[in-house]
Amino acid sequence: MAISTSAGQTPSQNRLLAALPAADFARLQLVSLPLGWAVYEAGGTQGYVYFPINAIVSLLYVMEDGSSAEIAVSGNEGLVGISLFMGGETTPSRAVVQSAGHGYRLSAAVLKREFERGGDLQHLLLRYTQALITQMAQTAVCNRHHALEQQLCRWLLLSLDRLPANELVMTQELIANMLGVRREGVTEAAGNLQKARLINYSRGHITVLDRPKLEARVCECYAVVKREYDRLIPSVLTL
Amino acid sequence: MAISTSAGQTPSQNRLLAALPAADFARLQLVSLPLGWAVYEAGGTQGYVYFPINAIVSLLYVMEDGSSAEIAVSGNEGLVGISLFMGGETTPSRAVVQSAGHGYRLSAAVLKREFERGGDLQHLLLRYTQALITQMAQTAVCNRHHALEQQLCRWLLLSLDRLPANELVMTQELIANMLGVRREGVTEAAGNLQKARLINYSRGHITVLDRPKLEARVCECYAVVKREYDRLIPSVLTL
DNA sequence: GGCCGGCTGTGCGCTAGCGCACACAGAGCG
DNA sequence: CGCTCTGTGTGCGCTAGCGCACAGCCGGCC
Repeated sequence: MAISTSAGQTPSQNRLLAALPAADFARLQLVSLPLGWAVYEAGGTQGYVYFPINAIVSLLYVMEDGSSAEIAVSGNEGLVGISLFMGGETTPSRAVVQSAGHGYRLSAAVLKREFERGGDLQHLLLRYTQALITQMAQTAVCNRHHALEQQLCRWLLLSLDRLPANELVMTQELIANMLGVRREGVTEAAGNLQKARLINYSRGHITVLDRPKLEARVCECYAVVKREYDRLIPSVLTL
Repeated sequence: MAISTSAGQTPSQNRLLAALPAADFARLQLVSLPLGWAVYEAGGTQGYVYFPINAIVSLLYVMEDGSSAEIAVSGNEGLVGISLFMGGETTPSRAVVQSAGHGYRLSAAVLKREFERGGDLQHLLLRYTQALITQMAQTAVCNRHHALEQQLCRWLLLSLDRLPANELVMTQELIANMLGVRREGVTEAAGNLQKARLINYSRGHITVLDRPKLEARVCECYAVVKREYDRLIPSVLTL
């Protein structure tokens, strides 16, 4: 992670920031979010909140035996670091950059001060938090009931919704880590999707070829989550 | 659900209400929460928030095919209806009374007004929400990785923490619904626990005989959740 | 007492996903 | 150009949990 200068990025590419008055942009710093970087460690204190614009950050819990599972994912629709304004300061989960890109960061102190003033910013952040809660709830349900292939579809669609392109850079190994399943299981499921010409796969590059068919194959969880995000967060992307 | 008159119950038996100035108690109404009552329907609008004192309310998601899974559970440590102050007004999940008892309710309008004033009440509710988020996250993880018996232990302990006695009235069928597993699976797991003399089981009545051993058998998820609740919510129970 | 209905125990065969082991293949590097 | 390293495909045997079917069994109600 390094501070960057603006190169085609603007704060309004993040759906939360876009809903704020431009005057608030002054305190934002553009930073790069490299693949694999741990934005937050579980239990660690956090100096900044991050608003991704073209990166994806996963919240995941790493168990004592080292296995892991993704809890939720954030991208240009949200922010990373809700515990700072929720008051707990920290959480038992890690936040890891799953797809490299850029984002804006804001110091925790500033965010807290603005949040405490109430009003639109507070309302917006809380509605985002509720959408995030829905995503977590649906992750729990999906983990319980749905087949690996459906979960993979959900994961692909959720990721895609947070990226500008229809390609993502991601090895099967990493996807397996996120979903909390075997790498071979992902190979098999992804193989099926590739045979059906829904996606194309090649050494860490996934291209979605037929998004409608992907949406037809996914479980209901994806739609439930998407609907809540659309309902709770303004989608005006002033590009 | 019917409005009740006080019979040994006081608002301070709820950990959130206990942390508030007693002056705020005037607007609370004591209500009974009968087993199986749907406090909220998925997607429905909600006129009240509920603060259980000796009842347990499960948040669960019911899928299109009718199967279900518990997302989180609330009792005397919290409240039911976070979406009212989070701003979304509703959620895609149901809230169902899992163990009958009483609670206090407060009209949504009053709660929102008080919440908007900021200050201690707001902070408390948000910290509670963060604890709830941790519970959901851990439910997702547990669903993914842990054996049915461990999940049953977690579920028993979480329920027990929210009840005054060490007995709960609950059929295996209902537990199976909460955990999102087969009833027979619960029978088997509970049978093991009974053989090991950790619990006693009889037609809808479960008594925990040896809580320390139960805690020894549970997965890490329980401790993670409990730690967060203890950290984030005042535990002063002025009885 | 006898009946009935809701709860619990048990026994199948079946499948998804696991853990492990190994074969292959493309990409980058010297 | 060949080597190596990282990612991907495949093939086992194994187990937890599923779906189904049915057998007891306790409690309450007439």
